[in-house]
Amino acid sequence: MAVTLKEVAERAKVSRSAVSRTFTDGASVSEKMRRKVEKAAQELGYSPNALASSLTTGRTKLIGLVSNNFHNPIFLEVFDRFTRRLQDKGLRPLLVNLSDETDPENSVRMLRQYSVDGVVVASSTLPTGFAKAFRDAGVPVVHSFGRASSSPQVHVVGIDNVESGRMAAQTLVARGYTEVAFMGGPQNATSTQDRFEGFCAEMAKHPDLKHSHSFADAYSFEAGRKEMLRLLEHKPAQAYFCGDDVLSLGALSAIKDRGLKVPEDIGIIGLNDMEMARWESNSLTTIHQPIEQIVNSSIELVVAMLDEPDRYPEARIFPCRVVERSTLRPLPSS
Amino acid sequence: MAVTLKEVAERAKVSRSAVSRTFTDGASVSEKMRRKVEKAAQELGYSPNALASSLTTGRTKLIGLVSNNFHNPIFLEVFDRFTRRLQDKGLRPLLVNLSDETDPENSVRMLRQYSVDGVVVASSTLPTGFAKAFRDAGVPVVHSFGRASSSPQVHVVGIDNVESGRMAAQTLVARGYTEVAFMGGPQNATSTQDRFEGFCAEMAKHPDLKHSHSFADAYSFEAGRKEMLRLLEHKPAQAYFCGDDVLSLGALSAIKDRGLKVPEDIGIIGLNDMEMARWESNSLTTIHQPIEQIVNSSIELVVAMLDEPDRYPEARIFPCRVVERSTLRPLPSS
DNA sequence: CAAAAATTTGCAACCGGTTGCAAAATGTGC
DNA sequence: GCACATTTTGCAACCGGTTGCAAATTTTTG
Repeated sequence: MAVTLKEVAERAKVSRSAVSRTFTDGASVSEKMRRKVEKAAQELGYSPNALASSLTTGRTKLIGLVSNNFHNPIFLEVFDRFTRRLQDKGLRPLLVNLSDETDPENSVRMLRQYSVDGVVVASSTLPTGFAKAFRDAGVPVVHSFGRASSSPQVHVVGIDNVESGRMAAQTLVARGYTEVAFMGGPQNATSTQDRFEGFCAEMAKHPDLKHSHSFADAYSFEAGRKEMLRLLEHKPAQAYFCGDDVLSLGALSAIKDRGLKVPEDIGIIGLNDMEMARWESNSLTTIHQPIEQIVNSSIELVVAMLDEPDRYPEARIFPCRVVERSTLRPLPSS
Repeated sequence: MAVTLKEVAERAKVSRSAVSRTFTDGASVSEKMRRKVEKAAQELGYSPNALASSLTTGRTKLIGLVSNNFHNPIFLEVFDRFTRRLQDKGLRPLLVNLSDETDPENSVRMLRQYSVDGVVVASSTLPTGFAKAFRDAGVPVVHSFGRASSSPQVHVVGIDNVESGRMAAQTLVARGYTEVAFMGGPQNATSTQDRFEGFCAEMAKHPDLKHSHSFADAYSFEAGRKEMLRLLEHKPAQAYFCGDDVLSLGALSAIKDRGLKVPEDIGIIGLNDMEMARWESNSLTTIHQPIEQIVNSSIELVVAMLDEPDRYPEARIFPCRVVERSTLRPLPSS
C-alpha cells in the first residue's frame, strides 16, 4: 500500500540510510544526494512512517490529552487551544475521554501502549493522584487546571483556586452584600474544595456578615439550575459565588424563572470567563481564568519534560481577575 | 525504560514468539505456557507496544478525527460521543484541528505518517472534496455531517440538509407566518447552501407568502447576533429559520435586546437541538439532528471499511424532526 | 504401544525505519 | 600533486514486535 523507504532507495539508486537521512533534519547529506532522493520520493509519493521511526528514536510526537470535562462548554475552548498549540509544535493529540472513570490505570496502560511522549491531564475535578499515576509509570505529565500545591507531586498548571474563592468573597463584600453564599460544583472536585476554602477564609474576616454554602452535583447548567431552584424555595442569599460559569448560567436561569431580577434581587459571580459569559444575553460577572496562558504553559512544560524527564515538579500558578459585567451590583462610589 | 517482549521471554525462559502469542488473541498457546508468560509479564509490568506491533500487523487502531468546528458548542457533544464510542471499540482518536485550514493536504500527509486505520471528518462546513482527498490517498474515510448526495464519492453520514430546510419552511408556514426568512450560516458551507435550497423550494410552493434571506459570517453566537441586529434595523420578517442553534441563540439575544418578544413579535426556529437549546433560559424550538445515531453510524462505517477498504461509497441519511419549544407561536388549532 | 493427527513451540525473516562505524569521496593546505 | 582533515555514504545491527514454517510435543486412534 504505502510507499516505503526501501522503494525510494531503489528508485534513487542509493542506500536506505541515504533516504532516511534526507528526511531527518540535522543529518549529513550532500545537496546532490538530497536532490536525487527527493526526486524519487516525490515521484513515488513517499512520506516517512512516523511510527516506525519512533521505534528507534523513542519519540512518537504523540501527546495524550486526558479529560473528563466533556460537558462543560469551556472545555471546547480548552480543546481548541490545546490541539492548535500542539499541532503548531509538531505534536499530535491523542484524546482520552474519561467520562466517569476516575481510575487512572486504564488510561496509563493505554497511553503507554501507544508510547506517547507525554500526557496532559486537563481537568479541574480529578484528584491530584490521577496525574501522579502517569509520573509513576515514567510518563511525563502535566496536570492542567489541577490543584495548586506548595509541594506538588507532579507539574501543575492553573490558578490558585483558594485565592480565587477569596477574590470572589472580597468582590461580594466590597459591593456591600451582607448575606452571601457559595454555590459550589461537585463536592469531590478539588477545585470546588479549594474555592470553598478561600471563600470561607475571606468571610471569616467579616464576622458581621452572614454566609452559607451548598453544592451542585456537577459543573453543568442543569445542576446549577436545580440547585438554585432549591435555594430559592427558602430565603436565598443576596449574592452567590457560583462554582463556575456554566453553573452560574444555570443559576441565572432559575432566578429569572422565579421572576427575580439580577443583579437587583440576587447577585451572581462566576468563574472562568468562558465565551458564553461574554454573550450579551448572559453578561456574567465572573472571575477570569487565563485559559490561553494555562494551555500554552502546560504544553511548554510537557515539551520541556521530553528532554528532561525528571525535571523537578513545579506548580505554575496564573493570577485571575474579576471581569465586571452585569450580574453584580456596582461598587459603591466611595 | 519500558519493559520489552524480549525481557519477558528471558525471564519466563521461553521464546519471544511465545510471549507475543500470549498477547495476541486467537494465537496458539497452551495453558501452561500462557501462565508462565503472564506471570513473568506481571512481575515485570510488561505491556505490549501497540505501535511496534502495528508495523507488522498493519493496524494501529488509530482513527483520525478531523474537524474545524471548535467554536460551536454542539461539537463538544460530538467529540464526547466520538471519543467515547471509539474507545469502546478499542480505537484511539487522533484529533486534528483544522481551524481555518480547508486544504486537506496537510492533514492527509500527517495522518498517513501516523498510519491511522481510518479517518472521520466531522464537519458540516467543509466541501465534499475534503474527505475525498483521504480516499484518494487510500485512507478509509467517512464524512460525518457532510453533504448528502445521491452519488456520494465518499461515505457520508448525516442528515438531508435540503430536506431539513424544507421542514423548517413547512413548520413556519404551518404556523401561519406570512413573512418568513432564512438566516443562514456562512454562505460557503455546504450545510448552509443545502438548507437554503430546501427552504426556498418549499417557499416556492407558497407564492402568496413573502420570504427573504441573508447569511451570517459563521456558525457562532456573535455572528447570529450581529446579523439579527442588522436585520432588525429594517423591517424584520415574522419568523426566521436560523442556520443552526448557536446562530439562533445569537439572534434571540439581539431580538431581546431590542425589546422585542419571542415568539410574540418574532419567531425563531433553529437546527441541531443541542443541549443548550433545551436549557430553560433558551427553550429553543429547533430541528433535532440525531447526533448520536450519526456518530455511531459513522464509526460503524469506518470500522467496516477496515476490512473492506474499497467498500462502495454510501450515504447514510438520518431523519430529523421538529422539537417544539417556545420560540415559535403554536400551531393554529384546526 | 506404535503410528497418525493435532497442537504447541522456536527459529528466523520481516515490518519501516535509524544510527554507529568504517570506508569512500571530497576538500584543504602546502 | 600529495598528505591530511572533513564530509558523505553504505553496511549492518537494531528498535519491539509478528508470523510462516518446520521441528517438537502432545493427543488421538486402532
